[in-house]
Amino acid sequence: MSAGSLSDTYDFRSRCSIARTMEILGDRWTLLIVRDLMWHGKHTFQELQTSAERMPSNQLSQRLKRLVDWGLVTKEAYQERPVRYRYVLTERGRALEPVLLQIMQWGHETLGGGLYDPVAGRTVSPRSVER
Amino acid sequence: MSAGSLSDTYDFRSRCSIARTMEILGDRWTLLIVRDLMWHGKHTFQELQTSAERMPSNQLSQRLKRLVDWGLVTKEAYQERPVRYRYVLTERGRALEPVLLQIMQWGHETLGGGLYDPVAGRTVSPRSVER
DNA sequence: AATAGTCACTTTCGATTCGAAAGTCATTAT
DNA sequence: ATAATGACTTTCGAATCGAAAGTGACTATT
Repeated sequence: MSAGSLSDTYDFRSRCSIARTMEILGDRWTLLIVRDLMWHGKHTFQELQTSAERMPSNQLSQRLKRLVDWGLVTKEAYQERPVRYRYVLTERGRALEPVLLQIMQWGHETLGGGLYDPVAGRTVSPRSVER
Repeated sequence: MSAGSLSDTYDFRSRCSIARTMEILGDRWTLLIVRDLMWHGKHTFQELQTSAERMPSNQLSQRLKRLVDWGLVTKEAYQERPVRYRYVLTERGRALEPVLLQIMQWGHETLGGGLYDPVAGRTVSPRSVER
């Protein structure tokens, strides 16, 4: 575990790795931000906000702050005057890819969602179950 | 995908498998219930409620209902007079094991949580990061 | 010089959800 | 009769959510 982020000193309620992870990723939005940063080339506030699921901007703002606090994402200015920011996954954040892949697999198989291929960079088979 | 549960007709907001999965598992408690059913031999309301993280009984009640609605869990009476229930993962529910394993791995590596070995049936290395 | 536009947020505020505690109901045990 | 157990449900104040509008720092256009 690398140094310098909240998770080094944070007092978790549980010693269980899954419970701990849920304290970070256990909501509707956080993993979607990670998905967009990881696979969909979205890096600015604007890009993330206009993502498919339309998460409210105040939620996005909050989640990004937490992700930075947890050391999963860094925020860097990519230009001055006016200053604009880019969000990038850290190594810890990128280490979530296998988690994302497994969740995607399960969601595809049991809920009929799309299957994104990170190598090809596109969604392979977006089955639809609605209607 | 097998027949007969909510996810066959439910109208998801997104076609993304990850977003869809988050509509089911995207909270602090649901995956912990799945964990307990899958690995820790907890099957009754009581057992689940007295699990390590002490989830409130009304939340447990609600989540179990949802899990049944989504077809990830079945509820069966294991005795009459007085009637007592047992919750069991369906095939869909058990298919979450790889997801659980990946999340556990990540939580272990980056948050210092324990590592449970489903084959050995015990937690191998509960690192502690608190303090 | 004035107006419009863009980006990155923050604020507001009503609605929803959470969670701690206590209560309910059926039935068995003492 | 009283206590105990299991499986919930109810209550209710506190925290969180989310839709919409607002803010501040600029740049671009007329």
